[in-house]
Amino acid sequence: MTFKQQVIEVVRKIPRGKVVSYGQVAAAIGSPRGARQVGWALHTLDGDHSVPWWRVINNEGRISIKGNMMSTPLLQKKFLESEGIKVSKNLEIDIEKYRHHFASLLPM
DNA sequence: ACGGTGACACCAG
DNA sequence: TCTGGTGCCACCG
Repeated sequence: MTFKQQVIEVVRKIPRGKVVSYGQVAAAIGSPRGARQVGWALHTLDGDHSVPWWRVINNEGRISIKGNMMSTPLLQKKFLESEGIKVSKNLEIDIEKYRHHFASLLPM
């Protein structure tokens, strides 16, 4: 089980219309300090729509994806809006309003 | 093994 | 707010 595969598993669980931060994904796979690696894992998906990568944003509630402002970041904005998530002109999102909380790994 | 590279997160000023 | 610096760690050559 590679790090990337674990990231994919977690991201697949994000429900439609919800978002999570890179750090949340990292914590969910047991690597609370691995936010940057999550970003790396998603960039390697290279447009794979079988994984809802667009539901992952940074903890500030902003689209953190790199690239030409005319292309990829706006694509993510488009996907999010298609799920009813409001995204401002400057790629900002009210993350606390849409944040999904993964179920705890441990039983209570 | 080693050093450079990042879709991050957090803190100081 | 916004910028810059730091810690972080999987991957690649």
